[in-house]
Amino acid sequence: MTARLRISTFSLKNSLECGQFFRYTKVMGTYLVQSANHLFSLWQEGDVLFYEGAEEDFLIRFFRLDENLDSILKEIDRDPFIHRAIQKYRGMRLIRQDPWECLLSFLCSSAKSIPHIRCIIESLCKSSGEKISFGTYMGYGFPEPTCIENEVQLESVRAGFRASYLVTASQCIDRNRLLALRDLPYREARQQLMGFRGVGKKVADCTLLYSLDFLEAFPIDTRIKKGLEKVYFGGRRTGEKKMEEFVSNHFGPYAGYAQLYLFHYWRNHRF
DNA sequence: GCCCAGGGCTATG
DNA sequence: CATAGCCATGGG
Repeated sequence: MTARLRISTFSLKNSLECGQFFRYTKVMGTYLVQSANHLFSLWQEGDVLFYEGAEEDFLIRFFRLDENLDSILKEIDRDPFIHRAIQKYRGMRLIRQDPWECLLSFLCSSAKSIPHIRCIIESLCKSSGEKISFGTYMGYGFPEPTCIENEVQLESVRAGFRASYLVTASQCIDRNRLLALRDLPYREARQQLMGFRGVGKKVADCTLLYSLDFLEAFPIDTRIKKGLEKVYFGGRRTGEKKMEEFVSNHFGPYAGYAQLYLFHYWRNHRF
């Protein structure tokens, strides 16, 4: 029943709890994870991952375990600030999420704290998702586009002004359309996403980085913005245009991993 | 009652 | 381009 997988340079805890992914719960060191219509549990002891309810291939894809993280971290380790974050959280990996779930999750994220985003997404699944279970666990799958029909249906979600974004997205986007974006250049894929209501640069970049394999995407939210200004721009207020240019030149094609580490570090330690 | 929270839209310099 | 006010909602 319980399968195991030996891995190196991986922290299950930090990968799940760093704010990139929302549908997990922790019970006595075991994580119950829900993604799209998957429901599985797992825990980590040293370099061994124990899991139930999922296939090995899926986990390797989901947690990007076939990616050489050490060489990526070596490439983005360009200054003392990122160096400290890497030292502290080495093993934290990007999660390859389902693109539809990822897009809608971050459509819910604007001007909300991370715990509350998780609440909204959970009630979204409860209101519109399918019941799923494995063993004694039960939960709700993430609603497919056709399952979200109107705002009335979402009343219990209490999503505020974000509710209309969710409905319009459900009307004109499907998973395959999102997956097709992977074949486009980064800038072009981002522009396409930004064509949808409620999707600006930040939400687009989160979707591209966390679900569509664009590792150069570097989502700039309020926290990252303040952090960048403080440590890389001498405390001066800086426009997003300059910031995008800087992180692209400074961190290179794996800038998204730098964002993951800086965000988590600045969330847990004041700067 | 006030402020803030992984933003985006719209109207303005 | 860069900024300001507004958009619902909940928690401190």
